[in-house]
Amino acid sequence: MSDLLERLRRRGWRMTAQRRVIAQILDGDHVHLTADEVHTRAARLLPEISRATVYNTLGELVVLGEVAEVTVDGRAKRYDPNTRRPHHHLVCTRCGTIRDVHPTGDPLTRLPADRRLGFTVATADIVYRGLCPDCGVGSTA
Amino acid sequence: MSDLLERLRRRGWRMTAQRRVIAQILDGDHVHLTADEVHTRAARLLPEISRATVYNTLGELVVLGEVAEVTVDGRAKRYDPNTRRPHHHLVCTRCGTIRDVHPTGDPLTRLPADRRLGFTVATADIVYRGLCPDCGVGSTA
DNA sequence: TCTTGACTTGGACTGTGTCCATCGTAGGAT
DNA sequence: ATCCTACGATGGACACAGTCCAAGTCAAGA
Ligand SMILES: [Mn+2]
Ligand SMILES: [Mn+2]
Ligand SMILES: [Zn+2]
Ligand SMILES: [Zn+2]
Repeated sequence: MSDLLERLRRRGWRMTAQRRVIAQILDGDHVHLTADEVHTRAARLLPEISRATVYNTLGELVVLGEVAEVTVDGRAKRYDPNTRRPHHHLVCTRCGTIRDVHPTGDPLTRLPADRRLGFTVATADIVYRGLCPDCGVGSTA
Repeated sequence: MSDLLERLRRRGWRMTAQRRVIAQILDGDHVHLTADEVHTRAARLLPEISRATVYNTLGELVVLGEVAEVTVDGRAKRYDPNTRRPHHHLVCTRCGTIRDVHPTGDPLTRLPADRRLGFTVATADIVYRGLCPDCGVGSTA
């Protein structure tokens, strides 16, 4: 069972069937589902769960820092349960696969103070785009 | 007059009043307007211009490589006429200001081959988030 | 000036996300 | 075990961003 549920219980969350199902779906690495994808999967386990509940729960998990919102295109936001260590993303421009990636060093050192235009920079979101192994050179699929 | 229009004419584009005003609006540095913002400004010069034409024209400019789409949040895409040199973006988390920024070196060197999970990486989109000079420490506004 | 196909237009339509009044229930109190 | 009630769930209306289409308009070459 996911320790996400354990952390949530400790935070005083009321445990409902809906929240259990959503937490169960948001478990594992390289998970970057849209709200509708979460809803579809949740509905297989709990047919009458509503879209509003999925949006509410995801929003609360984001506020608690238990999941991160990831925007890799102008489409639907994706929800990422891997918040233990911050990371960046590799996106396949052909099939859309998204994978977690850990660049070397602190991404902020790339941006020296004299190029920051007076900003106080806190974070860097990086999306690397290219072709995944399945879609890369030589693929005829 | 913008040299964007000159490049477009050379590419055989039919010059219409709508395209002229859109090209005129998409001129300068640190310009990152949404489609609706472009439409609002265009309508001040050409009251009957339609939203569909703004979307059509922006889409064509993107295909031609004359403007870049920038996604800094889950909201509307932004259109960036600064495609001469690739660059990244500083976003103020308080007021939303977006500015162009040029980190040192090639952003892809941060991601060594053994961390690329077999991807063939082509580009890196980077969004630095923080507070702009107006919103930074000590601002009471 | 005429012709024609590329461009523009308004509106219908889709996808994504928010809001709200009402209903249901988890979990503490008894 | 049962009751209470505040918190959570629900469905539907709504808002925003973007796409699509049939019909009308016009830029530019003949
Ligand atoms: Mn991730
Ligand atoms: Mn820019
Ligand atoms: Zn792929
Ligand atoms: Zn600011």
